[in-house]
Amino acid sequence: MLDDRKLAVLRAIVEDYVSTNEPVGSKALAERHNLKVSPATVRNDMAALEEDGYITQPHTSAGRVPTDKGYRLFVDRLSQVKPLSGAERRAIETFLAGAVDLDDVVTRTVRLLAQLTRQVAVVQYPTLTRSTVRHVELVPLTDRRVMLVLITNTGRVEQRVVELPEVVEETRIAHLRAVLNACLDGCGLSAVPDLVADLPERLPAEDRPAVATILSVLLETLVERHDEKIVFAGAANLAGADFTTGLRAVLEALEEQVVLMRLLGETSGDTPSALTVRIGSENPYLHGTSIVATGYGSGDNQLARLGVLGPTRMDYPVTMGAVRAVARYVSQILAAS
Amino acid sequence: MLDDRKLAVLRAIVEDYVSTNEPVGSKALAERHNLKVSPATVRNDMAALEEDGYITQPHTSAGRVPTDKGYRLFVDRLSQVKPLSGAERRAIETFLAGAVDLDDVVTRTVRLLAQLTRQVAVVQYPTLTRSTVRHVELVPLTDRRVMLVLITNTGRVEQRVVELPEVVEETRIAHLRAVLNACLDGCGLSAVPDLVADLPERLPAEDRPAVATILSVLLETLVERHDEKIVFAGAANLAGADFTTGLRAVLEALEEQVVLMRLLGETSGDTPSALTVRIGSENPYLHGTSIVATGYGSGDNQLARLGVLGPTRMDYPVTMGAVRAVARYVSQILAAS
DNA sequence: ACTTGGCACTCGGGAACACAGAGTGCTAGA
DNA sequence: TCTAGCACTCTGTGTTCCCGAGTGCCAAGT
Repeated sequence: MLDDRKLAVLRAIVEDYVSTNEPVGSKALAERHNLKVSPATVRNDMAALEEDGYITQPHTSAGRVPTDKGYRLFVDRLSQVKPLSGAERRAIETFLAGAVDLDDVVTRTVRLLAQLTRQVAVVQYPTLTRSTVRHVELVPLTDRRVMLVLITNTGRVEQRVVELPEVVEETRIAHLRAVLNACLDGCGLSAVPDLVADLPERLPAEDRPAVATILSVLLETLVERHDEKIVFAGAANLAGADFTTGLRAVLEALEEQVVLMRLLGETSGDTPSALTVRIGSENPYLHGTSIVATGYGSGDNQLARLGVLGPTRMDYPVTMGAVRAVARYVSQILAAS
Repeated sequence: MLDDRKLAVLRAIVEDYVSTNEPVGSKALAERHNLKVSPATVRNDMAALEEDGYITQPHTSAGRVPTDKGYRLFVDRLSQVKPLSGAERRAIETFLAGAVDLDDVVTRTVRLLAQLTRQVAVVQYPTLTRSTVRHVELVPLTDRRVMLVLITNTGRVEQRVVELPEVVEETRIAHLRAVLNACLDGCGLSAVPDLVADLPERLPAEDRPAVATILSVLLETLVERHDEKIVFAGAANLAGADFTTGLRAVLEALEEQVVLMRLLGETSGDTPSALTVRIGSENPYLHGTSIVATGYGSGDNQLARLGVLGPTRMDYPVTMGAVRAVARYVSQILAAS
């Protein structure tokens, strides 16, 4: 059905269309790529490709444009991820190395990726679920207020102000802190609820109301935020592009954490570290856009996902190369800190 | 020169143009607002207003459009800040009250403001400079690494990982923590450098390298970030609007912290809590856009600024009302926590 | 002195139209 | 199975034309 030449024609169509943004005709195609056949032959192949739904023409008597199915075939079988240049690699390395804390790492990463791909970059904050507790701190603010600070091994810090039901002395707070740390230090976050379940019973009865309050806030912190935070950058790169779904819809999706989450995360099935590509209508929430994403994190401990969002007509090999490279470097940085 | 009727005409032109986005002609104007005079009279007034540079016509024989100077006069003398409806006030209150920490307050604020004004909202994080130290925490991570956590009275938390030049025992770290807190608790951040200057000399000589390292990181944290962080929301609201300067330029400015800072801050001269409005070309960095901003923070302790960015053709009374109201509510929330 | 009605003028924007160019499908021949 | 040729069909562009909204000015009215 699809012999080698037809595939070559499809590849050529995708490449030309991506670079020129104009429907590509048989004549130009036969010339620019040295296919060694005449335009007429190319036309026959194109007719076959169109028959199978890989390409389509916007109007009668215009050139051909790849369909989502066409891009899919191109990504799966016709293209190779393009590695970055040495200069780019060095630029990434030095740029990321300057980060001072987790916030900074994420901010730098998302900007870097946006700049590298000239598209919208999206980065999810490292998930708490798989990380471990490094330290729990209780800081007395007033006699009825305590600040709870949770520090994880990924360098993430969560803080909450807790209103206590009654006045508690500082020494008791210090004791509670010691108990909490003894109990939780180094534990995975997902194990925390079990570990603290019987804690109130092991403490003096008079402290129990306060302890219960603090623990409930702690648990809330764990479940509520665990992977909701997502940032993006490079919205300016949308200015030129034309989305079938409308620029407004894209911008709204970007500011809607929930939608963004779904877009990034939905495909993180078996092998989170693999590149996943969603093309156009394969994308359930934002038709007319494509997403290239991957997990990141040290080794088998995948922390979160990052990726790029752009028009269906994007340079997939280059974009995939950039996403993969950035994910690797960020993973290194995080593992080192 | 400008009698009352001419001013009324100018006001009518601004209001009509803002609501219809089309150049407004003498006839429609005389009808819609009951000016009790004929279109011909209005035309004469318009000619005078144009002579003085308050309005202009895009082409010969089109209606008139306000100039930046016209908007300026409108804002200064012809309009009144429009207070929010009761329902809107309640919505703000409940929405902001649900915030769990400073991050959350800022995020909610910026979204709220964007939604309320249907434009781009910009919020600067509370400045560290004027706030005071509530607690300094040193958490040992490994035997050569310490996490430094700085908590301010505004609920802001800064954390840094410090690499120590040599192994330091935990007890010494605990001691240093106690000394630091005794020294800094409750002090204004700007006073910190002076207060810690002689600290190394008051400690055992063997600890000095470590102490010096920690202090340098602490000072770095203070100066580096003190008012650089700014967030925005509502970029989707730009989709419909047409900027003379180009959508791309606006989006780029929004992602460039430095530019954004300048836009918000430049006008915070004498009375930071007053509303400042920059119209079109008055705006040095982003022509063709207007900015409505104000300071926020409890009472005379102004912490930072927030505002709205939109096309020059915006509804100033409503926007100013929203910005002022939100700033007040945020100030309340921050003062209470 | 200001206001009003009338009138000629000027443009911008939309509709109608023609036309060139690119691209196609099809058929016949190598 | 590929190639060449040919007639056909579009879109996009440039031109022309016309309508209408809006103006500026002038002369008459209050």
